[in-house]
Amino acid sequence: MSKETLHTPYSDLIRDIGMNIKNMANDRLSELGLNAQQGQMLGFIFENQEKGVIQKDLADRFNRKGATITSMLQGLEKKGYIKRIIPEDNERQKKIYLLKKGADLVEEFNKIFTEVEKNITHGLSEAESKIFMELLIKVKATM
Amino acid sequence: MSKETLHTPYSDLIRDIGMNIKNMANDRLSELGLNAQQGQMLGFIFENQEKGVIQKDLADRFNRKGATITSMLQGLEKKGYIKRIIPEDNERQKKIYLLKKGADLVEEFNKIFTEVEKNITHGLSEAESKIFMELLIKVKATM
DNA sequence: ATATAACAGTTAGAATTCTAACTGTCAATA
DNA sequence: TATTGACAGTTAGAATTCTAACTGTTATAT
Repeated sequence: MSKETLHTPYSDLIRDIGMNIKNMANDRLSELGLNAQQGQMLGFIFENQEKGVIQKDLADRFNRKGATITSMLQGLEKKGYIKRIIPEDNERQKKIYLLKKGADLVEEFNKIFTEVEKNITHGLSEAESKIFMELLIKVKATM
Repeated sequence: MSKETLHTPYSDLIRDIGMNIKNMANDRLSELGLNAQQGQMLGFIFENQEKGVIQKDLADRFNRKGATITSMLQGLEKKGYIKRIIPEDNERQKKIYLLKKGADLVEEFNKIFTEVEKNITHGLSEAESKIFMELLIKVKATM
């Protein structure tokens, strides 16, 4: 009876490393009462609110469906991190603005994400990190 | 006003590639009426059922909580892919067995997972693939 | 031998994300 | 200008996974 075992080392390694990254970030962010997804969203709004961020921009940037963004922003608004305002020139849209409570956290978030990022290549030399980056870019582009 | 943009290229690339892998697998598996998680679970049960797989083994293998495994297996049992039997020597446990309906699909699943796996390194040379693997292993071990 | 702790699994309820159907607004066209 | 289609966002309901509290079984220790 041929019972050939399934071997998918690349899939497994990438999934495991991805989980590690997510867990490291969430462990540290949970002290601030938010998760990684919410933290990145506040950061993006902070960086782009002068250009006028609408919900669709967030859906595109974070690869989430419109309904998901609605639900996330309703939560962030209820907790007082953001406000949503319908602009006069287009009543279909809602522009997103960070409130003080949200802005105060952004620096802290960014510090955490930067530290997690450093941790990924922590065990690699400069040269190895460079190669790793190049290979990741190539893999993403060709698969 | 210092508004330094957050740069996390490694985190982003790994997340994106991971999503790609998951989506490719799910797109193909959905034709069979199951998702990637369920497919891998049936495969693991198939390969190990002679050793006697219990739910805890699945929780460890797939990094899921016991409650999650309970819920997944209840679904697979209801659909007729598996059965769960309390062994005489330890009434706390439930051993998992694949039924014919499940076994019939395992070969198909494995083919899909193997093809997705190949796709990851599809754009890399033999030498690059080898280096990529080594770097992934190192990253996972040191982060 | 009895009490306590560890173990395996289940349930209830929450969080996150999805799809599909919907409302209202704006743009294109004929 | 009236219709039609595209667009932005929302809602309802489903799927997946989690935590916390629970039941019952087995192992350990006093």
